[in-house]
Amino acid sequence: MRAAATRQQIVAAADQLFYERGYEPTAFADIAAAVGISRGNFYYLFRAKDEILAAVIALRLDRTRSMLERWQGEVETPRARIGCFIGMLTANRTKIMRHGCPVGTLCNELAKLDHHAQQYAAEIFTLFRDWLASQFVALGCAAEADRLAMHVLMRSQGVATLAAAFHDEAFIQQEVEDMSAWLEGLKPLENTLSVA
Amino acid sequence: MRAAATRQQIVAAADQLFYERGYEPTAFADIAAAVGISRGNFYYLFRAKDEILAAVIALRLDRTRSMLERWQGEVETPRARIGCFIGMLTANRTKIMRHGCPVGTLCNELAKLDHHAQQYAAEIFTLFRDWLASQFVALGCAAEADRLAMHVLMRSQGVATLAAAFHDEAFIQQEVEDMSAWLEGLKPLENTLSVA
DNA sequence: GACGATTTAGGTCGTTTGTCCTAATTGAGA
DNA sequence: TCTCAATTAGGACAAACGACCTAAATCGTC
Repeated sequence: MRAAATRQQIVAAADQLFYERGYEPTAFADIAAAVGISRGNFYYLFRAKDEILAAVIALRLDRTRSMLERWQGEVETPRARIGCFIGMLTANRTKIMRHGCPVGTLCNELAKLDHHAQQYAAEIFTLFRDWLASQFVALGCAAEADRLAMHVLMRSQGVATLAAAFHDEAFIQQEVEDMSAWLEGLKPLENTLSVA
Repeated sequence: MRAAATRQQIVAAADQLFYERGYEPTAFADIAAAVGISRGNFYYLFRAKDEILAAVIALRLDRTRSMLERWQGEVETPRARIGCFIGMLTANRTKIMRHGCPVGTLCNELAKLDHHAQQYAAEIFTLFRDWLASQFVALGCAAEADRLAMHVLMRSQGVATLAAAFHDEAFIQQEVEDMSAWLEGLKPLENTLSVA
């Protein structure tokens, strides 16, 4: 039973280090030092580095799922819920300017490493994608829901990448406002194309 | 004099490997094997890995500069020139789906490594940014030129990141069309705000 | 309190990393 | 042809990596 707690500590520390330094550059020694345990202890809980990565992705999937569920329950309108997603850029701006988006940067790194967990990591994107699409459906944009979801996802990724490259907080705020205005001005296709 | 040619070969091979695998995961042995020379030869031409990275960034800066100059000379309207930039997403879609954007992914990696060359790599972005801004100035959007330039840059980065995560070619095409439509519909502020 | 299973610490293995050194090879000028 | 500087090859080096192993410590259970 103690092992479960240690395991959680390791995964939490790895989650943070993978975000701040990247997966490959993070060594077992770094994680062990962060948790305060011996290196050898790892191989009782994880057989290889891959497994820690898988556990970190699983943790992020869980965390994302519960966040989306919370928004779904606490926020009234679908438009405001999409606003919550956009608001993450503002809320996490300090970390984003330093290390980019946790999901995007991990997917990029794993793609370059030809790592088999790449598709697993992309499932975090899929979580956001499907959730955003369901919000657009609720907004009355069923026909374009997935396209709009990918568009919102795309914008947030672009903002995160450039914010990290230029360390520009004003740019984040500018683009968040631009995105919010775009969202407010969005009209359901059913209304504009009611003839068809 | 022979050394200059070898140096160019090394930088060219490193440029490709840094893009495909990333900077850190690429070892000297990988570059040496790609060029077909001995590892020890490196330290006659480069004192450290940092210097190869700096040479690669310098190469990319040069290549970008001449590409922008060519567009400036060969393409007539500023709107069409911005279209050339957007067209890169289509032209390089195969590589982008596998390894993302060369500039964005390098900046992200160097940011995580706290590498001092991070700002140097970001200069490639600045090159595009300033060039795009000058096109928007020529379009009559002087007041918003830099904001619009960053917006275009942001979109291309977002498209590249998601295209790599989902390996989705149709998505690239979709967003390129969306961006092109946005560009065509763009009206100079001087006209719309002529009262002020 | 003693036992058996679970959990942890610490050290070791082979490999690979970036870095450096030295000797051999090459090629241009006298 | 001979000489000397420029260039290259190949190995040596310590450090760090992921991976693994064994013995000690810890805990619940009888």
